[in-house]
Amino acid sequence: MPAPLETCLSDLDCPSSSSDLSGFLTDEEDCTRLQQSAPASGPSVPAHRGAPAIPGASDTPRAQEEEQERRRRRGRARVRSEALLHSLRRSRRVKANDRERNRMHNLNAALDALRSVLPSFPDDTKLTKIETLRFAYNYIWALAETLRLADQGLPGGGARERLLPPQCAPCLPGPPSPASDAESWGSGAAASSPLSDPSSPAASEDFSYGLGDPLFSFPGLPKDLIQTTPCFIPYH
DNA sequence: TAGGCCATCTGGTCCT
DNA sequence: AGGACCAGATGGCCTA
Repeated sequence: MPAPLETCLSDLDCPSSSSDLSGFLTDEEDCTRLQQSAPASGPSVPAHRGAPAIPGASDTPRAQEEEQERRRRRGRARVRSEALLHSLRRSRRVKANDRERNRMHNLNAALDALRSVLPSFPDDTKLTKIETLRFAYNYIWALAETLRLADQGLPGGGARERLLPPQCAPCLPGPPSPASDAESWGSGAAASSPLSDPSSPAASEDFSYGLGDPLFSFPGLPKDLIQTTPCFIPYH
C-alpha cells in the first residue's frame, strides 16, 4: 500500500515537487521529471545496486552508514517516482474529466436546440432528456403523417416531394409501434412524470389530432396545445 | 422521505 | 498515445 501522496511529497527533498497538489503538472513536465527521478538513473542514486562496490568493505561502520544512506536515497527516489506517476495519472484524469464535461455540455446544448424546435407547453415546463427524445420522435412522425395525408388529399399528389428534399423521404419513420417502443425506449423511467404522456408513444390516452383519424393522433398531446402551437398547422 | 432527474467523476473500450 | 464514447457510481436538488 503506497503512502498517501501528500506524505510522499512531503518526504521529497526536491523543493519544486513538495507542494501544490491542486495545480497539476503538464504531461511534458511530468514525463521529464519522471525520467529524471527514475531510481536507476537518478543523479542521487549510485549506479551499483545492493552489493558494496568493494567486497568486504561493508564490514566497517562507515561502509554500513554509506549503505544505509544509499538505501534511504533509493527509497526517496522510489517514493518520488510513485508520487510523480500518481500526479501524471491525476493530470490526465483531470483532462479527461474536462473533456467529458465539455462533451456532455455539447450534448445538452443539442438537446436544448431540439427542445427549441418542438412545440412548447403552456406552463413552459422543460422537457426532460428522455421526454425530449420521445416527443421529438412522435413529433416527426406526426409531421410525416401530415405530409402523407396531404399527399393523398392534394390533386396530383406530390406534397411530400414538393415539401421535402428527395433524400428525406426514406428517412421518415413509420408510425410508432407501442410494442417495439416499449423495448427501444425503455419503460418506467419517466412513467410517473406528468409529462411522460405527451412524449410516450405508448400513452394510454391519445389525443386524436384531426377528424378522429388515428393517423393524426399525437399520443397524449393536449388538444388546446396542438391548436395554439404554430408548429401544428391542421390540414384542411 | 422516497424517487426522479441531473451533473460529474471514473475506468474501460474503441478509434484515429 | 491521446481523444471520443460509453456505462456505472455517486451526490445534490427538487417534488409529491
